[in-house]
Amino acid sequence: MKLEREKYRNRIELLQGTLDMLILQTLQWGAQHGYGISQALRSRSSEVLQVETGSLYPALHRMERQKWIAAEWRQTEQNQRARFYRITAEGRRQLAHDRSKWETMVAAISSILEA
Amino acid sequence: MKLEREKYRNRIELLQGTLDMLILQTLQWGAQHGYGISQALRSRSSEVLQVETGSLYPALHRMERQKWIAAEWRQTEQNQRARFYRITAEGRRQLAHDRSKWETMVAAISSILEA
DNA sequence: TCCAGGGCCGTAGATTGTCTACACGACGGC
DNA sequence: GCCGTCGTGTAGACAATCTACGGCCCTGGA
Repeated sequence: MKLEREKYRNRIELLQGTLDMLILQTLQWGAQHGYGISQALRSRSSEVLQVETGSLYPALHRMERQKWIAAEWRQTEQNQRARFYRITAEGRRQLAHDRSKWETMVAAISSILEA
Repeated sequence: MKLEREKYRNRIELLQGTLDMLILQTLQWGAQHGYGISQALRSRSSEVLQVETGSLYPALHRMERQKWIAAEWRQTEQNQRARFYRITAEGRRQLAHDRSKWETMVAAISSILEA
């Protein structure tokens, strides 16, 4: 599947490495399924954070393997089958870690940009 | 060259996509060579931003190809041959673009983290 | 009745930027 | 002469993201 170079010009909508943190934070507000997570991120960020399914689902599976989140099949309000995720204790630890690393990073970069 | 998984655990010191912006910003303060850029980033960020040579030089070459920076061999104060880079007009445009994208991104992520 | 659109999950492969790990030369001080 | 620091560079591993698909279920309207 050979793709045009041009199509990849505007890649990286999300700053690499922040997706896990954003998902964990979303799950802090309550259990949610993948589609719901992406909707929540999108609306709460005024449409800025648009997570593609090719990023989202692999991330969820990765995080489930790492036991940061736990999953369960349930019905949605629309009466559809969906995989609901909730954050685990380990996930909360990870979230705290990610947040502090993020703060450090933003502070460091700001110190360059505002010098 | 098969490497141990463990060694890659703590990767991504830099948020992916920010390196170009940081280099351009550094060059705004005056022409500088690669080694100097990495020292500047490191010291101005209180040792947080540590750019590896394997990231730095490819980035510089990339940016030179894109004409965001221009290069010239000169002597350092230590009387060593070094490749000095300066930012171009196009580079300044790119920097402005990167900065605004960065601000948008940080604001969006903050809106999630602080909700 | 059926079909269009939205909700919902998923994977394959391309691409890129980062990292680790190495090699090399020049210079200055001991 | 040798070692530490200055300074440039490359090869290959790796992970996260994207594009581009495919597929199922449900509901409402033609």
